[in-house]
Amino acid sequence: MGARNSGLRSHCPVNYALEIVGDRWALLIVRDIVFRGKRTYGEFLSSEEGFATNILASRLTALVEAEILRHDADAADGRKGVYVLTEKGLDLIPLLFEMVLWSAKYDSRSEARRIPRLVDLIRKDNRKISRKSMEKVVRGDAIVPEYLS
Amino acid sequence: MGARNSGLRSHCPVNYALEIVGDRWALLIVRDIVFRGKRTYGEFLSSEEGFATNILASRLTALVEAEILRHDADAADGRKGVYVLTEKGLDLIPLLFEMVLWSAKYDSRSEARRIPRLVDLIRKDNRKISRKSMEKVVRGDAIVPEYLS
DNA sequence: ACAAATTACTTGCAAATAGCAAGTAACAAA
DNA sequence: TTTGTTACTTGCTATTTGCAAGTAATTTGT
Repeated sequence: MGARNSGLRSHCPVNYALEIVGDRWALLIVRDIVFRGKRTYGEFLSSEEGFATNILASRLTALVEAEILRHDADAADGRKGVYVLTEKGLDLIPLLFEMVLWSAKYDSRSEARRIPRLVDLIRKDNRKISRKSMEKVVRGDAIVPEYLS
Repeated sequence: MGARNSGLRSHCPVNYALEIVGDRWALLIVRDIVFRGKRTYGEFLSSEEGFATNILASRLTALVEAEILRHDADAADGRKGVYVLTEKGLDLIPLLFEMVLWSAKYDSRSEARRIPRLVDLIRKDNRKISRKSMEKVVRGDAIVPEYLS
């Protein structure tokens, strides 16, 4: 697969993941795409955690360099660019789902409680619901709304 | 469960996990305990990624405050303290395992290739092998050696 | 056609964090 | 009772974070 694999502290698999997505922001961008169907710089900026503009920009380019995102032009509007998950990015979905499970258990105010059916599906078979979710995301859909009922 | 749940940017489950373990070091400590059976400050210090002493100390106290670790005294040696995973910490194992899967796929030099049987077991049923691993870790054993054959 | 918005950034600077090197305090071993 | 070991802390510098402001390339409204 792809590009430069060096400058790493080690090739321990846990460390590899940490070096690429181990900070407070990177996976929030992936979450915004997966759970909420966001795709543009402006949409990410509006997230409730409050990205600073420079940090959002630097994380987006880092994720593109890491081949987790692709940056396409918007055909209809020359100002906008669209950030899309690559396969490597989509493959982070099972990881996000495990984070949801863990937080649902330990954060007493977790918003995971608003999507109990999804949480249950993850618990029963993360792999299966992840595959289904990847298909939705590829179509550009958000996965949360379906489970908010 | 437990303590203070505020000062968070949000109660999004992805964000909650990121605020607690979303940096380059915290999960390396958990990894050292789970995969390699480490438990003391000195053992963590010897990790190949190279903790700075102050950073290791600050992360250890943060993990204790987050109730992921417990810090017990060593009965046999008054200088040493032993860091042990709580239930909340043990419940990070499925997350670590998903990281292993992802890195195994995308890091061409991943050391995950040295434990293909474990990687396969995670792929087939993360929940099941996680439960089994938690039991081993509770006994104080490392989980990797068994799969190095 | 032209002025006003909108979008996606960049730049400058202060504050916080990371990380190296050098201590130090409490115990244990010889 | 000196010497070594363990688990830290402290001081200092370098990097990163994050706010506020600016800007360039469109697009929209009139």
